[in-house]
Amino acid sequence: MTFSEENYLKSIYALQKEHPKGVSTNVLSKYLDAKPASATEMIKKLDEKGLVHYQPYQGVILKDSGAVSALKIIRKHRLWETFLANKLDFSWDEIHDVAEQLEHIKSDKLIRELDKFLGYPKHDPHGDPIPDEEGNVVKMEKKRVSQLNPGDIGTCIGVNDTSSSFLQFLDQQNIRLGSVIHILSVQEFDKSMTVRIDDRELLLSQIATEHIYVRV
Amino acid sequence: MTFSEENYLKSIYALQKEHPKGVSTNVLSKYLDAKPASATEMIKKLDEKGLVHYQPYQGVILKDSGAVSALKIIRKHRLWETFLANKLDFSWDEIHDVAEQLEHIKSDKLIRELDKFLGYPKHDPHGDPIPDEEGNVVKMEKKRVSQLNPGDIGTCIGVNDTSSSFLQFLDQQNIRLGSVIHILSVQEFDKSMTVRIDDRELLLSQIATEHIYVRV
DNA sequence: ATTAAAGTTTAGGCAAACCTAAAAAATATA
DNA sequence: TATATTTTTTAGGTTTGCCTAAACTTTAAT
Repeated sequence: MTFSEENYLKSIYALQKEHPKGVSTNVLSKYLDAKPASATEMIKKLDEKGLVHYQPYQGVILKDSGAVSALKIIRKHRLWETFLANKLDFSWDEIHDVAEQLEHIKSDKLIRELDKFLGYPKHDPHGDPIPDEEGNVVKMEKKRVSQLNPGDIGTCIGVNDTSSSFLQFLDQQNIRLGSVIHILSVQEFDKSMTVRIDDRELLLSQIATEHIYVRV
Repeated sequence: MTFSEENYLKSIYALQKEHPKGVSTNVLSKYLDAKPASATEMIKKLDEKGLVHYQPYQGVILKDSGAVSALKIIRKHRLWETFLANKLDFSWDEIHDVAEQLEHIKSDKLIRELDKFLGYPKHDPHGDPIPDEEGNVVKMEKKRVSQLNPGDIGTCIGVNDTSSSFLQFLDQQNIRLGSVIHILSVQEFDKSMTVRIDDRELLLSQIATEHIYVRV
C-alpha cells in the first residue's frame, strides 16, 4: 500500500464519523488539501482494490477490509505520538506532523516492539484510544462535562470551541488535557457546575461545561 | 530533498571510500539495485542542484554540500539503528532495513531529541561513528582481526559486512560490540584463527577475520 | 418547474523515478 | 592498430499522484 493510499484511507475513516452515509469528494479533498479530481481518482483506485465502496456522485464508505487497514495506520500514528510525547520532549502541538510521517514506516516488528517499549498504552496523548494489532478499538465514551452528574469523575480529552478567549480561560483555570474533573454540584437555575480540579474548586458556567469533553 | 535523492547521496558517500576518483554509473546503480540509465538521470539532477560533481563517462564525486547532506542522513540512520538495538529488542541483523526507512523522516527536532534520549551516543550498534549535527565524524583507528597476531587482544568495534547471514553468524557465536577477542593461533595454510571470546575458544575463517573490526 | 449554483467526474498534462532498447564512448583484446 | 567488449548515455515509455479546465450531475433558489 502506498503512502498516499494510506493517507486517503485514514482520512476517510476520520471523516466517516461526521459523514456516516458517505464521505463526499469535496470534503475528502479539502481534508487532504488536494483537488476534488485527485480525490475521485484515488477513490476509484481504492474501490478497485476492494477497500472502499464507491458510487459516483454518492461519496465513499470504507469496506471492512479498508477499515482494518485504516485502523492499523491509526494504531501506528497513535503509538508514535505516545512515543514522541512520553519519551522525547515533544509538546502537544508538535507531535502530529512527525507522527504523520512515522505512521507510514513499514515493519510489523517495529510496531510490536514500540508498543511493548511504551508499556502497551491504551490511549495516545490526546486521549484517543490505540487500536490493537487486529484493529479493534475500545470505543471511548466521550461526554460533555454538562452531561455528568454530581459524584462523576471525568478526564479532560478535548474541547468543542477553539476560540482564543475560551482557550485562554482554560489556561487561566489550569484546565488541560488529562485534567481530572470531579463534579461536586449542579446549580438548578443556570446549570452551572461546581467542580474540583487539582484540589481547587471552581465554578463552570453552562456554556463552559458544554464545550469541554471528558472521558468517564 | 526527495527520498530518492537522499538514497543516491548516501550511496555515493559510501562508495567514494572504495572509488575515490569517482563513483561510476555502473557501480552506483548496482549498489542501489537500479539500472544504469536511472543512475545517470539522478546524477545529472544532483549535479544541477550543485550537490555533486559530474562529468559524463567519468563518474561522480560529492561536493562539500553533498557530503554534508549525506552525513546528515547517515547521522539519522545511525541514531535510529542505535534506538532499535538499545531501546527496542532488535537484533543486529534486523535494524538496517527499518533504519533505512526511518532515516528519511524530516524533523530536525526529532533527531535532536532522539540523540538526547539515547544519551548522545558516539557509535552505532555496528561500531560506526555517528556524525554530529554539522556532519563532523570522529575517525577511529580500527584493525581487522586478520591483522592481529597470536597473543594480541582486540575489542570488537564493528564489522565490514552487513549481510544478514554474517550478522546472524555473529549473533550465534555471541560476538558483539565490546566482545574482547584474544588471538590464540593462526593456521598457516588457510589463515583461519583460533580465538578466545568470553572464555570460549572458537575458530574463525579468514573471511570472518577480515570482516570483524577491533580496537587494539 | 426552471434556472442558477455547487459539487463531481472526465480528459488531458506534468513531474518524479523508474524502465528498455539503441546509440555513443571508453576500454580491452587480438 | 583495428576490432570487440564493456560501460555510459540518450531517447522514448510507464506508473503514481498530482494538477487545470471543461463537461456533467445534483442540489438549491426563484
